[in-house]
Amino acid sequence: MNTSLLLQNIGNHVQLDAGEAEFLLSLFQPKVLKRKAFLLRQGEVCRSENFIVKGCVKVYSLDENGFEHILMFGIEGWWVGDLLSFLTGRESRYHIEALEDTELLQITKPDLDQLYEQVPKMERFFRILLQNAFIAHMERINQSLSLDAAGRYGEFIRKYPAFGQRIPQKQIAAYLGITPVFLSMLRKKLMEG
Amino acid sequence: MNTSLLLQNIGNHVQLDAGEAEFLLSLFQPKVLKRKAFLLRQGEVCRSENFIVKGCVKVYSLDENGFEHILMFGIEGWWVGDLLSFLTGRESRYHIEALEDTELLQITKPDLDQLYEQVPKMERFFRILLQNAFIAHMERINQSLSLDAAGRYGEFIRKYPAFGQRIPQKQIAAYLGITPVFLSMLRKKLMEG
DNA sequence: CGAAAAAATTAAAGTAGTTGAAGAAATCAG
DNA sequence: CTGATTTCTTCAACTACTTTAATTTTTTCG
Repeated sequence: MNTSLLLQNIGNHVQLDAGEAEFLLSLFQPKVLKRKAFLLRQGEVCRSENFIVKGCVKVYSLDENGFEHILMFGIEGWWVGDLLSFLTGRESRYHIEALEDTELLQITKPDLDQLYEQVPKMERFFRILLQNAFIAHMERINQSLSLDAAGRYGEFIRKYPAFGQRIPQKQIAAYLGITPVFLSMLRKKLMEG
Repeated sequence: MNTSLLLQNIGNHVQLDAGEAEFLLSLFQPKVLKRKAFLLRQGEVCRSENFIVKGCVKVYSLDENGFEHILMFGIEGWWVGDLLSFLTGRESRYHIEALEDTELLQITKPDLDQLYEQVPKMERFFRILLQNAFIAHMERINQSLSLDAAGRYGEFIRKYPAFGQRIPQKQIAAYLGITPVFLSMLRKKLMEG
């Protein structure tokens, strides 16, 4: 599997020498998911942090009525997982499912801990990753409080233009917290207006 | 100002010896806020991370119509700030305002960096803090997608029973993303039903 | 390719939550 | 303690969004 995207992603934040990079790569396992296959299911423990090399996934919960609520999408160059479950060993409340055929690089918790020991810089890398994720989530909460559905859709398209093409509207609706029917109406208005 | 709560808070996650604790405390400055005073205003840069020793604050944005949207409350033992602004030096989009007379312990970015250098354990402490905040925000996004207003209010009261007594309903409504009028109606139904 | 399944559109009726306005209750500051 | 201000409640009209259901369009995969 192509590991250069992972090294590039890490290189954006910390500098690794050749030996460190080699050691790091030795701790990651490749994993391939067919479309609609699960990386994680509600009730399982999340045993790895996952870097997406190719493809697209969704992280979502299912409510008691079977409705899907999407917490995040992930594409090439993104990290996905359920951090709470990964860190605590508790059962996850989320599903992670491939929307396209997907290739991942996975690291388990013991291996990540070993990585922190041997390459302390990596602790910094994951802290930065976490900071960015935290900030993005804070911004999403702010938007869910201050924007109506049309505004949230506009921001989504502005921020992730690629997703508009790539991800079915139904899934975008499940991310925005509205029905596919209403999203279709919003889009019609946008086209006309 | 009473610093034992801060040491206890840190001690929950990492062990400091007496010298480290003393050094750490030397980097924190006390700050007192009267009710309705601002710790941070939209447009300013957030220069400190802030530990609440006593009192209560809200972190919120104001939209173009002047409506308040509350991202979080903070009480004794919590940390507040605008991480994005603090880390990047960019202008904050949030206000932080005291809901009661409040006492804080503040650390600036240069001092925090120095702390990381001299007491590397503290890097771990703030990573854990960040992880917990990230997980809490993820859960809040999930709730905003999957629960209606009554459900969100129920979860809020269940999770933060103290806040129900301490914080005006109007502010709780601004946290839940509903109007005070509608919250009042929900509460009436809960009493009756 | 072609049949089957999934996703998108449209319309009409229904509901959760908002708005505005007015009075009552609680809280604040001097 | 007291007047002024803010908050809470109630009601009725309104709107953003949902639900159901039928039709069309697109995508999937054998």
